[in-house]
Amino acid sequence: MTKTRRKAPDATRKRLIQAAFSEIHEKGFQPTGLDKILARAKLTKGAVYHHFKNKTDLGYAVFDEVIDPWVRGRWIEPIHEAADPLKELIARVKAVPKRSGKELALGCPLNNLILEVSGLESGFRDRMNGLLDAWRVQLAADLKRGQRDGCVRADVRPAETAAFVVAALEGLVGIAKPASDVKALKQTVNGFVGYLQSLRPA
Amino acid sequence: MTKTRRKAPDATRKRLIQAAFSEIHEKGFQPTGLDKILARAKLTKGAVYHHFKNKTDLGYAVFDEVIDPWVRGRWIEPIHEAADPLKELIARVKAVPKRSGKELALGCPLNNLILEVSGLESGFRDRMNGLLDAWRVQLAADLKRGQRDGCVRADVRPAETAAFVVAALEGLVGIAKPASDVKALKQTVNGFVGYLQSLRPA
DNA sequence: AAAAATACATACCGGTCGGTATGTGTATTA
DNA sequence: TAATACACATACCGACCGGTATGTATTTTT
Repeated sequence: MTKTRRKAPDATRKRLIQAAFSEIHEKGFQPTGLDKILARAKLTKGAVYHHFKNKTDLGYAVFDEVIDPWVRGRWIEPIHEAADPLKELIARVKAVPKRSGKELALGCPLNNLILEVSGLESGFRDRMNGLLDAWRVQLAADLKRGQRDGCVRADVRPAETAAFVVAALEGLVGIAKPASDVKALKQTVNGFVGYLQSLRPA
Repeated sequence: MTKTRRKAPDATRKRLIQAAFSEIHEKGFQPTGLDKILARAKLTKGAVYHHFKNKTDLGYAVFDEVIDPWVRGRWIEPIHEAADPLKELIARVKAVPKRSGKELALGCPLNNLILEVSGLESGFRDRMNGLLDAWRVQLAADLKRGQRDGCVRADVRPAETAAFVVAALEGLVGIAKPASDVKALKQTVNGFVGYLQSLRPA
């Protein structure tokens, strides 16, 4: 039987990635020490350097296997699967201020990473650009579909609008990070929703 | 004569702050070591700990004396002083993709700092919230003024719109950081400009 | 001019960092 | 079942970090 399991290498690898994600989400990639990740995962350095080349390689895995699906599952796929993409988008934007204070303070892991490590090397940059591009492309396609279905104004430019919406969304969750009171956040969301509703046909 | 100068404490202090700003702007607050700042300023640790309590205190000075005026001078005051605030805002948004690649990659120092250290302690958070609030208040007032002058639609809600614009702007410069090609950035800007122009009276 | 305060420079410390070398138990292969 | 490859744990390293203690030249005060 070649199917018997080893110690559990896959599970260990996922434990590492998940622990790294949590730490990175809280403190950022660079300030997060391997020791903190290992303490959370209850493993030692041997595990890290068996499964990954180095800390950066672990960071790549965190992006590919957690952050990327995280963003897609929250912001790309639900809008794509919705009959009315604009309605789904508005609903999700409205839901942002309802998050817990801790969740708001943590922010979007993609946005955090962009602002932190985009200046370092190309490994992260390429990944982030790829995800952002996929996001824009998908949203543009969904807006176009909305136009065909009559729930998005015909004179809306899908690509430009999609790109702007993505940027505004990252700006929104970024602004939310330091906001101690939700008032400013709610105002921002209202402004955002107002814009999105202006994309509706008259 | 009590006016004769000492070694030049004020100039030294400014050298420190300016060097710290440059390093922080490039690599962020936490990853920036005091040694790098001191090498750039051609000073030693004695200078830092004479003028500042610690690294965080130096960071506060960087925010108060460089970043805060930087944002106000670039995005708050020019719009406030313009006869047509919306026109000035649009012009400045359009100018973003014309920046140098290096400048784009560095991003907005305020936005960088928000995403990095808003989760740490209240010192930075309070400063950033204060600046963001001042920004929103001023822009809202300028939009209101635009409404009185007839260059902004009457049904625009100034406070909400201002808050959204601020967030979208931070999102824009954030998105620009990893962008290797300017195409996506230009699309984002076009979408942004389209939104701003929709605030014009019909 | 002597004394005191200021404005730094130099040397050093404990702690933490990413990374490596090596040891060892476990699972797979032969 | 013996040999081998795998999946970690342990111990350790040099580099760097923020911070401190102290020395000293320069101003300012008296």
